[in-house]
Amino acid sequence: MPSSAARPIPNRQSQRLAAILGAAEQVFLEKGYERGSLDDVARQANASKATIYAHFGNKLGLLRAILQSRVSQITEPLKAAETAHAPVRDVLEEFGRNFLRTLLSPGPIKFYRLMVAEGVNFPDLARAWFDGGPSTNIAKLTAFLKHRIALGELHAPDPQTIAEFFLMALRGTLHMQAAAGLIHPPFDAAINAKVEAAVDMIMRAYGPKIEGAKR
Amino acid sequence: MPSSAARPIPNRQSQRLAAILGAAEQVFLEKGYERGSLDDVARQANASKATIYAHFGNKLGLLRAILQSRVSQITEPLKAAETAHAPVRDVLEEFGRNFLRTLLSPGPIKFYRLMVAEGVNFPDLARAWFDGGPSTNIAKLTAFLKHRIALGELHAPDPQTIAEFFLMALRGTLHMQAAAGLIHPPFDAAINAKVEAAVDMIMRAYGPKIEGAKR
DNA sequence: TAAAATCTGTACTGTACGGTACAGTTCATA
DNA sequence: TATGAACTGTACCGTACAGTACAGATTTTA
Repeated sequence: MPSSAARPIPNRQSQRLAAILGAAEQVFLEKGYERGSLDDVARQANASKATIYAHFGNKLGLLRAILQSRVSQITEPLKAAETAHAPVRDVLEEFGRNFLRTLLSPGPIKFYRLMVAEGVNFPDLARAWFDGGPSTNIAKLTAFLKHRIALGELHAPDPQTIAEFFLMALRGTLHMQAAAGLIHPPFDAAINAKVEAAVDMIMRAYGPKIEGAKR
Repeated sequence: MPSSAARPIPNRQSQRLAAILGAAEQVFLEKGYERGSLDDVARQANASKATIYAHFGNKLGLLRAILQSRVSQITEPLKAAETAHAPVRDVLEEFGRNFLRTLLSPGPIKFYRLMVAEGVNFPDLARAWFDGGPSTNIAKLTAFLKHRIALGELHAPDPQTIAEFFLMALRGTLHMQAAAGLIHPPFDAAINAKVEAAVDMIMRAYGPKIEGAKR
């Protein structure tokens, strides 16, 4: 009886495949798709270029496989806020902090860099990234907002727009600067400040009248 | 007497220089710094590679010169809002529309792509771009907000943060999608919708109590 | 343990590009 | 119109890289 039915035991092939994928992710995210060479990938994976071509066809196939394997992980830390029962302000703060922490961590920043740089050349990849990443985040938050609007805890014309505003406000110029390599971790202090200010704005604009006038 | 003392009449040298710069800008913005070759630039400028090297030293020198010559033009359409005398809501709408129109136009989008892609490798370029572009926009709006807060027309704790929130809310995911090549002009309808919603949020959150409760 | 499948390492091809060299041409200037 | 400066076109060097070929090693499987 296998110890885990869901996760099949790794045979040699899947091991090589995982090693190549991991190495490729590291190389492409670090040096970019253009600058990252398959010799680099092969070296770092202790694999042969022939094996890479046997599994992924060509360089683009490798990039495609990376994206497919990682895109869902980006939004994973954002548990479904919809079911949260805490006060709106608290949920937004928790959600915002998790969002920013994830967004500003090295992996997603590099993915963003890659997608902005190469998206024009590979539209389907950019689409998969956007749908699996930013779009999913907005959808999760929108669901929560809808719920609380129905309960009368928020008064907002269009929850999807509010969700987008909140998440964009959180990014501020932090994300842009990090993407351009102008600032580096840790961002904890900046994250806390942004979250507080952004939540305050949302509550002022769309919260109950009494709390909205916090200051 | 020269017809214009400020702008010297172009001699051949300055003409060649301008042609090379123009061609390089087009090539680098279109294909990226990495993919854009100096042979492309030379061909498109009807110039010789030797001339390029004589003037700019190397490929990076050419990129540097492009950035220097263009970065200030990005924020130019945003006239100083500080001196505007119209109602806050109207100034924000005007400012927002101009901002988004500029931001989403092909030039700035491609510059953004370039800076996100290459900023990590050339920190001084990224710095010049950020200071001359996004940062300048925020500063302009902040000055206006400060002024109106002093007049009691707005109630906001930190004008710089509000300015950032407003501009980020305006971008929404539009800019990201445009940068990744997922959407293309015209954006007029989307721009109008974003501006209206973002101004509404700011006025709700920080405007006078009476207008803040627009809905 | 023998056959089949898979992987590695290395060497190779073709191509693209940054950068250089240089001979011949065009332009500015006096 | 003569002279020097600037520019062009082409050819070239060295290098890097995507993709291929293939012989020998390793692993799986029966």
